Amino acid sequence: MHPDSPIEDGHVADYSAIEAFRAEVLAHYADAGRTMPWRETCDPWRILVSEVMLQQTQVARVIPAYERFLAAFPTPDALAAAPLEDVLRLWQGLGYNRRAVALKRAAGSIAEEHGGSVPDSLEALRALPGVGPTTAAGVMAFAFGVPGVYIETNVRAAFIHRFVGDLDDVSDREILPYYEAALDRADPRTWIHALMDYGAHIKKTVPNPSRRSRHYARQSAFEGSRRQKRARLLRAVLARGAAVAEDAAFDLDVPVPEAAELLALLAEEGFLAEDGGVFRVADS
DNA sequence: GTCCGGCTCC
DNA sequence: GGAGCCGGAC
Repeated sequence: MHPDSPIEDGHVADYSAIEAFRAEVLAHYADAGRTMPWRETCDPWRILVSEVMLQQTQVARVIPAYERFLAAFPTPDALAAAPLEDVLRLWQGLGYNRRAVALKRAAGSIAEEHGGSVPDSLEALRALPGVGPTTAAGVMAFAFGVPGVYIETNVRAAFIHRFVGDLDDVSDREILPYYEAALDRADPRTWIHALMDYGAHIKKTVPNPSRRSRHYARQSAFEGSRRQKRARLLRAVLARGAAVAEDAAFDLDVPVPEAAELLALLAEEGFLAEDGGVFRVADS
């Protein structure tokens, strides 16, 4: 732990350091807070869509996708009723297509089990496919004004930079006392927005402190990877409407058995449906 | 080539 | 707890 840590044994020992941190974060927010479309709304559906899109995807790339996606699917019912093919088309450019499949399933669950309204409890949100602890906490805070543990990359950067010193391999458990001490329980939405903007700003002034998080995972190379082939294959099927293994092999320039394996894998994961060797985007 | 980023399934 | 999942900027 940092020698000047305001936390001892998991409790706040120095409120003034936390207060100074809060003041700095809020001053930065007042001066240079970022505008984002999902910060203009408290609609839980729009918040949920933004949080899912922001998983592993940067703000600049989410903004246009967010606008076109919500224009097409303004409610959970609209997404639940839409063909998966349309959903995946609108997802292109964001990456990690399985998020789109999960979000459509989540919309179905919201329609069926929650009367079409995004649930307002952490537990019910967490039960939705593609919604983990952070996304659920984000919806609770940003849509419903309920404070919770929302520790993502910018938040990690802010606390590691400010309170952890030069240590590596920092766990979220270590950050949590600072997070809890600094959290504005009356207005978590504004506070967390400010905190994220501060973290994002910090990353521009020092090497990304999030890389010192235990939870930071460096990606393997994308070029030539299975991820790349899967993505290209899904695009090819969307373009063709239907494909057999030989089509896929041609589109990807891979051997037919590999193309067949990739098609089967996408089918298993709910992207595609097979009928006698012909693969199309799944019905739902 | 390097960088950035949460959830799911094992 | 570790592996797998995308794409565009640079």
